[in-house]
Amino acid sequence: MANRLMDALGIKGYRVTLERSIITDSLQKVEPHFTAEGLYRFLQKRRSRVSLATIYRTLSALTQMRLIKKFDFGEGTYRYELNITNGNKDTHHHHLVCVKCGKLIDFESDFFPQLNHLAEKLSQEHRFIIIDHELTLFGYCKQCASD
Amino acid sequence: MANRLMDALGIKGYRVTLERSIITDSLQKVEPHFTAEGLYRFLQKRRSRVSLATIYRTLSALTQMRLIKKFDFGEGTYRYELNITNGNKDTHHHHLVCVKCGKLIDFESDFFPQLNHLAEKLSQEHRFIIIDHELTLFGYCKQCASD
DNA sequence: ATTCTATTGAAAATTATTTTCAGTAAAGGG
DNA sequence: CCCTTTACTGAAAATAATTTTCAATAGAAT
Repeated sequence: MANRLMDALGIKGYRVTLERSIITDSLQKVEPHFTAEGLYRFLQKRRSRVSLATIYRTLSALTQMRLIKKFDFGEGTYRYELNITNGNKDTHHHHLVCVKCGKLIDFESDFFPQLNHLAEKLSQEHRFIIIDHELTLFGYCKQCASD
Repeated sequence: MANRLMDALGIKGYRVTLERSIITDSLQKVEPHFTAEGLYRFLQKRRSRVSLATIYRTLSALTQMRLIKKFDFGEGTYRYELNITNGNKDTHHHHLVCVKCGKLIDFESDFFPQLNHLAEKLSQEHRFIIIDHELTLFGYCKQCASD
């Protein structure tokens, strides 16, 4: 029951270990915006025990390969998200963050034509090969707006 | 020779201290994407000595007031930028980051009509009051693309 | 099976940032 | 202008997420 993330690690030359399989399997099941610590607790409750060090190491490898994304929403710890297309459904999305309570909302945008155009322009102008992007909007959520 | 940032702090009820004046004055002169540590060293070389603790405290206040912006470009430390309009010139811009060497390029985009439209849509949909946004593109710079 | 070496867990280290605390200095009333 | 109040500062200690070290283990290849 190999999974796509594990396959990708294998292709990159990483060894296929039990710990990495546990971690990559769990990424589909844990909360969508998870922290290293949160994943650690999730695994403790369920399958097996994987050390935090190994979790950090695996998340780091997956991040470098761009299979997951690492975000800083100002909480003092990073949150991670899967960055793979799920079947034929593109999981690409952006974030709306409440600057007061930290509430996080995902949104999709139909923005990509413009972004692609922008990426192309910048590509030429600065000789950059653009591979990804992030858009984050900040504001006050319904709750926090009332004061 | 009060400056706008100091004025803003004063209005918010912060005391007008020598240290805060030194810091807010220097933000116009230090490198545009500065770190707390970098600002500290900048001040050591020039005017006066302000402690790192005070620098962190002041940057934190300015960030909360949205007079500066705090970015995580994956270096293990934050970078800050002024977030005020400079005369009649809007300093708003976005970032292009090399995922390999960390090279950072600012760019402006003529993107805002679409962004405003998006913001409005999300505002209604999620009852958010949107006050700011960040767009970051990731890729490989000219140097790093060759391998 | 054996060898080689990447990987793991536990503990120690790292390091940016925050907090503590005693001394200092704004701000405002008299 | 002096006095009182209390926010502010610097230095040092604390915090806490993440990384590294290191000895033991287990993939992978021959």
